[in-house]
Amino acid sequence: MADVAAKAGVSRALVSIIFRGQPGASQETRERVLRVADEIGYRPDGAARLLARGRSRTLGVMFTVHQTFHTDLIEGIYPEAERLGYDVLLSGATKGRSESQAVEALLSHRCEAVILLGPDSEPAYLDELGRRTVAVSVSRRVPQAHVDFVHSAEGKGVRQAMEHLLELGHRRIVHIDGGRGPGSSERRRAYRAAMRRHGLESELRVIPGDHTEESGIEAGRLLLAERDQGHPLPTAVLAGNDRCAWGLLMALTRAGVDVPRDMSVVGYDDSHLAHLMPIGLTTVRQDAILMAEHAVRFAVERLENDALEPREAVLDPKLVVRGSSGPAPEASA
Amino acid sequence: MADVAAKAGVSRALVSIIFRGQPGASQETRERVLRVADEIGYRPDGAARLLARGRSRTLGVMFTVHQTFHTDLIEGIYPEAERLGYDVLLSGATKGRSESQAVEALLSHRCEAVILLGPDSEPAYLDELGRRTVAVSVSRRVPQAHVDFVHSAEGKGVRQAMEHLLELGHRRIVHIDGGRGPGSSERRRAYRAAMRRHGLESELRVIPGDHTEESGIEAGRLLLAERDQGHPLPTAVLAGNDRCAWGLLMALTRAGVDVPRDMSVVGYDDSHLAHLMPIGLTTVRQDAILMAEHAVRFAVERLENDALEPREAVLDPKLVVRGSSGPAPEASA
DNA sequence: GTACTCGTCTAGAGCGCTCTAGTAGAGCGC
DNA sequence: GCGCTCTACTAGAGCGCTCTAGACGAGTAC
Repeated sequence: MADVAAKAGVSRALVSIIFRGQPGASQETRERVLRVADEIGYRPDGAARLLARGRSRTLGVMFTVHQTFHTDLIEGIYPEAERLGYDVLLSGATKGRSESQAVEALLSHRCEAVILLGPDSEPAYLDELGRRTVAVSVSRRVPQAHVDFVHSAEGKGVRQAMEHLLELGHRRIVHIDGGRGPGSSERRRAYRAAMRRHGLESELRVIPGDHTEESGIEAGRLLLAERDQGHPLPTAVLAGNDRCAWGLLMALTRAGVDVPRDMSVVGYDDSHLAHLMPIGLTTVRQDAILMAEHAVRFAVERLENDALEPREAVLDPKLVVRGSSGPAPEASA
Repeated sequence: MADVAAKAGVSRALVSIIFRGQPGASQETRERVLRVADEIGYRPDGAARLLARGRSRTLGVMFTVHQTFHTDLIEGIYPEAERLGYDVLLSGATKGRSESQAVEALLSHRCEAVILLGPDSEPAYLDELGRRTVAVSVSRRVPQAHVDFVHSAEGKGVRQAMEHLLELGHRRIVHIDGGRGPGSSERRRAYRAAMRRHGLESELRVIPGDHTEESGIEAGRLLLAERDQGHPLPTAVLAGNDRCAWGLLMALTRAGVDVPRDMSVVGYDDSHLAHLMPIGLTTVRQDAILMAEHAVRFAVERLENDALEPREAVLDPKLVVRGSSGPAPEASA
């Protein structure tokens, strides 16, 4: 920078002004400085800039590498952050890399806030994190923690899905739950409530699972094994999320069970996966773009006004009916 | 830091030494300083450290958000980088965010090197990037550019796949190519060569595609439409990658075509997707972990010895036979 | 005793920027 | 000619660390 200033015959301060695109330099000087900088191959140093500025204007995003819905969310985070003048840094949690490691990496790179996509850490850790910095949790409710929270109204979503199945004449509706996955407990609760409300308490059944394809495959195997022992298949399954629904669909297709003729399957998320199934997946749409935008805005607003208390945004999910759901076999028989 | 030093009754320099875990402080003082720091809630500032140190020991990774093979690679990058004492920062390219934007973000956060997963930028840009900093390209060969290159021997992989299909009696083998996708031209060439070598020039056919599920679905539709007009289906398809194979499988299943009875499908990558198909996908395995490790090592080695010229690593791919390939219909008929 | 070394610790420069306060000079009204 | 404002620019402190050079005392060798 000093070299540029010297060669262009101006002060370092002016070079700084020009590189920040601030007013206070004549057009003429501006061009000259930029030209000289280009010749020398000068590019401003981020770390020094950060240090001097005191602010990084960078948001960190923690996500789980293989979670497809997260990549949908990330697609929404970038443009909104850019619009608000923030940079985005990603840090993935993987099998060998815990969420807290991923978060610490972001923090040590001076992210001013962290957006956590479906975090699975201890509430105590999240609370501490939320007090140390600005944190936003997407999908995962953390009751007592000092973090913003963006999610969709899981209950409403499940209710719509259940109404849909019930209208199609389904009674034996099983739920594969999402285990400790974000939103799972709410979905599970809503499923139970819906079954009870319709007097189907005796049919109520929750198969433990999680938010992966494997758990869908697993549940499929279980159901098929039961069928082979003479128990009837459920006529419909409400899966914990799209990936789980997908795994289930795979297992069923493999075994020659026709969806939706023999069984209806409903997912949750409407991730881009949902379009890519042999039959389109009927699923509850969470608007990833909208959720991402809310998360970014929460973070930025709280960054810009630290008196703000953490808030909660609840978005309305919407059932999307595609090919994987149809009339119940008994009803049509 | 000054506060910690004052409260612990030592100099700032000593606090620095202790926080870097360097020798030169007594056990006693060390404990006292750490305790005080903890009380105050002090954590070292990354930007300042970076600035003073001159090195960030951080690797940047540019990837494409929805590319599943990339997430497999990322899983391998983290542990290897950690082993070598480097941090990792991720930056995704999406529809609205170009590769160069993603890379610039990494650079401005002081990454010392960038690892590009299947980059699709202009060779000229990559070359310039490779001269400006240490760059490693994974999967995408960039002939003249000053970058390291890690890939698997596409030719060998395709050859294995073709031998496998030919042994099963297939003759009408179509290739859906990966368009401009990384490795595509090599795979296409190897497919053509294999067909010619076996005197199947007349059956040679390449359907243009890319590395997404959509292109597989698209190709499937095309083939099915042709069948409906009286043209026979190919007996086997070699897809550009797993995602494409998956899309094709979806389209076929939907239309009632039985894989592998009516048609065999072979993918490429052996991403974690491959296990999750109704029938396991026969595919060419690229060892993501190994590729990731090579990429990280290339970057680090060149960072630590800048006299090093860019190198190339070629890994051997390996055909994995699963359920999506079987004897050719004609052969069994 | 002197001359070493060794372990522990400190002073202070410097990393490459930003930002506040301020200067110099031009233009303008009266 | 005076004071005023406005534009274009500069000096220099400071961001929070690291790192070099060196101080200080205790131990060891002769």
